[in-house]
Amino acid sequence: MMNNRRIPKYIVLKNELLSWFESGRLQAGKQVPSEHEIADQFGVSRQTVRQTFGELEKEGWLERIQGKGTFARNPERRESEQVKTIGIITTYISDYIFPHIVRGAEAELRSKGYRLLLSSTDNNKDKEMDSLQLMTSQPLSGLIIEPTKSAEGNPNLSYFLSLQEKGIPFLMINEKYRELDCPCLKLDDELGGYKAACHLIENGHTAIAGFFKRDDLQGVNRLKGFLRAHREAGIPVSPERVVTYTTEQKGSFPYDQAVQLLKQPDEQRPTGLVCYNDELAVSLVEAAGQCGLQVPQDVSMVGFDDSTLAIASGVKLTTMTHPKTEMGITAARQLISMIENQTEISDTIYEPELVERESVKKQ
Amino acid sequence: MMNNRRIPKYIVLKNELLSWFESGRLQAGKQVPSEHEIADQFGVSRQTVRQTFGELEKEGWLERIQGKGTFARNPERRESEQVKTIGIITTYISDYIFPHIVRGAEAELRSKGYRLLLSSTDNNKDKEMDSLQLMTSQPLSGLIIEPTKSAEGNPNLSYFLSLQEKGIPFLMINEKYRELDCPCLKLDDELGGYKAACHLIENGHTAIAGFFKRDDLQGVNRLKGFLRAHREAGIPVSPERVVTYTTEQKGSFPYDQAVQLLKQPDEQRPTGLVCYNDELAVSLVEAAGQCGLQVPQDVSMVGFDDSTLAIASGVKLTTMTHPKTEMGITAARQLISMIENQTEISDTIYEPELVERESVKKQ
DNA sequence: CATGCCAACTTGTACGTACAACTATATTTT
DNA sequence: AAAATATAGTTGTACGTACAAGTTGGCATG
Repeated sequence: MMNNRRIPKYIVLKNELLSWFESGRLQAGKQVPSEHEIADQFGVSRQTVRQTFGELEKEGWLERIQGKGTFARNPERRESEQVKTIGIITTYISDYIFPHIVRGAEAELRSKGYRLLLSSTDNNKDKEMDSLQLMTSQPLSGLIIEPTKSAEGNPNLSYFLSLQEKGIPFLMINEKYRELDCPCLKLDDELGGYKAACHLIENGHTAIAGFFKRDDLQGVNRLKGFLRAHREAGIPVSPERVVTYTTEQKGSFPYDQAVQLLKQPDEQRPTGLVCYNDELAVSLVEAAGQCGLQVPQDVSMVGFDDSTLAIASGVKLTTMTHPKTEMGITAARQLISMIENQTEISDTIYEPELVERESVKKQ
Repeated sequence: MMNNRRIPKYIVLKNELLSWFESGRLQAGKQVPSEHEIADQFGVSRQTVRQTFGELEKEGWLERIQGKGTFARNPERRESEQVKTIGIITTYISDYIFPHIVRGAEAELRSKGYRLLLSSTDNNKDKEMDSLQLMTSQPLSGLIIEPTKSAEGNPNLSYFLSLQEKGIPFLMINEKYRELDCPCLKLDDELGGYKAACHLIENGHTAIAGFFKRDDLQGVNRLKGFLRAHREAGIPVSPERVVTYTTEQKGSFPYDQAVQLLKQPDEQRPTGLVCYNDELAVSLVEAAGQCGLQVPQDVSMVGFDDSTLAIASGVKLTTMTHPKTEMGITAARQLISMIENQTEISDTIYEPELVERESVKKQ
């Protein structure tokens, strides 16, 4: 009774009608009882009902047609259909293969009428949080994410969970945070590392060094494959020939380590190098040069990702393929399908292939 | 009279009040006459005034405070502050220096709380139109555009004019459409072409070929500088040594032309090449190799843009600098200033510098 | 002088009436 | 059978009254 005095009748009525929507009693398209009926039913005047209906109409719950009646609508549907903006968060924008991934996604999204929001994390977890906040500060249809330092856990988990709550579909590329259950497009990195090492072994190399990044799972998995190839071939791997490094170290640490390894006497130095990616491979070709060694005559090299660097550099690199543009296109296509058809997408695993060029000495 | 019957009084009243805003009679913060006063003044009931006020309040023009009165507001201000999304349209995304420009802009925009919309035109005027349409289909704070085929006129002029009408500030990078009056950040391409040619002339070359794109103004201006250097040095330029090409031809035409020029006998073939950009320079190093010529021993080369290709390739290219990342950062900063402070920005001209590496034979 | 109270004002809620405008259906007319 | 008309229902506009709730300033009281 006190309550009825305090809360205006038209608000009470509004809440009642909103609960009808929630319970499913009112569904989009169905006719709502007329103003007179509602008024009689709730013991209020028609004007009060009109006030309630007016607000609900403004908010998109109802549609009133003069002479015909009042009809229920679903306001949420319209919003999500209007947005058509998709975000992509990658570690880097300008470097290496990422422009190609972005390009593939952009072309696909544009052709389907979606706008592309781009943001990078510079492989920094704090910036990843900033990017997520910015992206979701306004309505968003979906999100493509390349995890930042995927091997080091996920401090921004709560943000990803809130994406799921908000019903914003997202998928991951290159790697996936183990804690999250979402579709992922990735390379079979373990197989890639395996194939790269095998290629050197098949060409007679037994002293092979591997250089891998350890703060993302791609590096960890490539190393895993590298080790499996040795195990299966019965070749022991000496620990000093496995160099792992972090993003922060990539500028000089692996280069210095390579110089250390390569300036040893011939019988001790490695004759083949498996490099985490082409970027590193190009830098290690330099390192070999500094030690007076020629590629591939003195040292063989296998890169990763088949980037433009692989063919632009003086020594054309033998490398493992990466789908790049293709991956961007497929990621965009799958995300659109998740948005528009609410379909479940399963993981896509690409198989890396060896591209033979000039950086491995043929036996 | 007829009119008063047709148009509802509350609509008439609403339009009247909106005109008060337009004329400045109502300004943000000022109190509006009370409902009773308005009712008396216009000869309508208080309920009718309430209906009008209710709609104006929903639309953000009025603020009603119980017991105090009704006050005017400015709804437009709020909208523009909310958007904070900036678009970038470039010709390419994945290639060459563009990722660096985008990266600079992205970093700057993210740090200022703006979201970045990215779209590319693939150097195609139709796609430029698509991109403009998509970008402006939802509220936008500003736009950074790299013109597509700037030397070939501007069929999408009407879109750019509508940007000005909507009050969306925009600026251009690399080049500007002659028909449009907007801030532009660009390289002094004429000076760049001049400096590149001068460098070869200073090193004793007199038979210099130039390869330039002709469908964008950057290429046209670089050629202009190339010619001025020859004129000032009193060296005639034979027409067959100036090769111009379009985007569509860039795959093989300049390469084939270079081979034609370089396989001539020594006294006829050019000893120095000025290339439109590093991408082309790398490809022409190949062409020289195919003719059995070494760079720089037999042929000298100057590239343009100081891209990653310049140092990644076997022959480290002597090239002209391009601000790239810096240009992206500055473009973003200027655009934000145009949006937030309505300041006028004048053109920014960067002066290209020569970077000496290994592709020009020292005399 | 400070405090509290009241009056006069504002907007908010709620009821009522009347008629206009529109839609759909049933009925009558052609 | 088709067309025009009437009718009953819907929402839209417009007026009116009454009181509630909140704000402000002036007045009386301590």
